[in-house]
Amino acid sequence: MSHKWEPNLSVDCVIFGFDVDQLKVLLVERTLRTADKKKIVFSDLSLTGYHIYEDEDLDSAAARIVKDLTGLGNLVLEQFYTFGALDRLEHPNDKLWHEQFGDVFSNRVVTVGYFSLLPSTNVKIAQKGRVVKWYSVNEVLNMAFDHNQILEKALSHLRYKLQHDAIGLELLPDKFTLSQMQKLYEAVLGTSFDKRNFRKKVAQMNYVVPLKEKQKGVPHKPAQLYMFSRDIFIRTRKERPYFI
Amino acid sequence: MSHKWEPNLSVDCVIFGFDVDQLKVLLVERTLRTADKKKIVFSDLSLTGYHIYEDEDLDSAAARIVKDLTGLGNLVLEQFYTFGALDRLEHPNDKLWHEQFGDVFSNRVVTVGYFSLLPSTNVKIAQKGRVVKWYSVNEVLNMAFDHNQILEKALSHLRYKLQHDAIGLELLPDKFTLSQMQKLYEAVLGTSFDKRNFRKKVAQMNYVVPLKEKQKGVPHKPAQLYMFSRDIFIRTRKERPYFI
DNA sequence: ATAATTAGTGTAATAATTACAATAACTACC
DNA sequence: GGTAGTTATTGTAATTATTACACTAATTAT
Repeated sequence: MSHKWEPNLSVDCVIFGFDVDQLKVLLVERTLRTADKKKIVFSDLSLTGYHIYEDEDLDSAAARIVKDLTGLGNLVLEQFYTFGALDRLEHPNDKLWHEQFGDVFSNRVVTVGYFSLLPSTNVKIAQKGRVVKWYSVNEVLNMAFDHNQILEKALSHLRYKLQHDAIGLELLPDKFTLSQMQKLYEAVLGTSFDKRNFRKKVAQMNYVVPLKEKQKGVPHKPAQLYMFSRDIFIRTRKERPYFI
Repeated sequence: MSHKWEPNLSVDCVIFGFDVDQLKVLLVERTLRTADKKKIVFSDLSLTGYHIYEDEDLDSAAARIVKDLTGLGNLVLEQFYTFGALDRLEHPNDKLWHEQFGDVFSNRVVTVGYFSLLPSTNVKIAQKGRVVKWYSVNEVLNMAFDHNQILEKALSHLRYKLQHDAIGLELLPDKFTLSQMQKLYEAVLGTSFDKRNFRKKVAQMNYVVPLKEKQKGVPHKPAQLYMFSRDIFIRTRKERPYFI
């Protein structure tokens, strides 16, 4: 099946994962070689994006991109911002990159940013001939196009959602400990919390439910395991955040 | 000066105003007449939108649209969401409307939503042959295209910003009373607050500063006037909202 | 002078937040 | 089997924020 796509509209997905104590983002290597393929002109990293097809809406395009790459569906996937600066494809490397595709791209591409949360960084990445890897969000500089800017905006959106929705729990495995949860919150928000106070706060979240099960095979006191109940969360959340 | 515009990209602006105790939105009448202009085929309301030009970025397009309509620049103007459903222009009236323009429109138009806050509903509206009026946000049903959906999303974004930024104060006149401010919050959030508790909360906002001036010419006890200090707000706000 | 209208203020009870340190449960190693 | 190493778990007192609630003050219109 081949698709006709919109020349000046794309979707870029910022795919987040959480690994031990680091927030990660899934990136694709972009390597431009000379015509004879012998030498590398440059190599850098980019988000996972693609033009949208004429017969799909924005959410579907984002879901397709994530699915193609990770094989996973049914993930958190949320639009956060649209980027349309005139110079967003104007850096020298970006121009060289586009030249290899001839003239098929519009000189103006507006991209809609989505973020997606993966519950594990262990998923099999469907590579399709491109190198796709997890990077710590703190270590990526000089990405392709305006992708550093897009990542920054995705991060601030993620931080917001973490505090106002229960969205962070989508980044944890099905069964998790409160220490894992605390490390996630600390990694995303870039703070550290007092353990007791953190637990008091979590105790108020009735949708974080203790299981009758403990960690196994750890060389120290095993922790209580918890799960996230989407049901309870949806049923009990306040509709509007309060002002007073 | 004439501009070439992107065939499948537009910006729609949701322009909010506040009048006494009602949240208003600025809308344009859309009236389709028969070829001889004698009969009205249908008439409804739409947001203020336009295609973006090839040589302007998204923020500039939004600013241009608001400026053309109200003559005002330097307003709060913020992107909130992008709408790209496949059927967003597919209702019968919308098809009829587009037919009058021949085939110049793409059958797929993705629109970027912005909202803007006007400090007064008394601005002179530059009409350019179209009827533009303020409507209470509660009274608009059956708008053109997917504009009801866009308005809904703008509203929930506004509600969020009202509570996490000081953005609501952009809807008040330069000098305002605490009762006016309370009415604004009540109108936007759809709640009512206790007067004393509301004032206690406002007292914590050091960027809402009392003036050495009172209301004049009112047939009752004149209220203290306040102003919003953008300076103090920016200088003293916490960088990140807190989790704990 | 009086009525009408809106402005402005305090308090006590409850709930949330903060800062802070000792004990418990497990494994690894000797 | 005992000890060291490691992470998990729990409480309290002080401070601050939130809630519910009702009377007095200042002005204009009549």
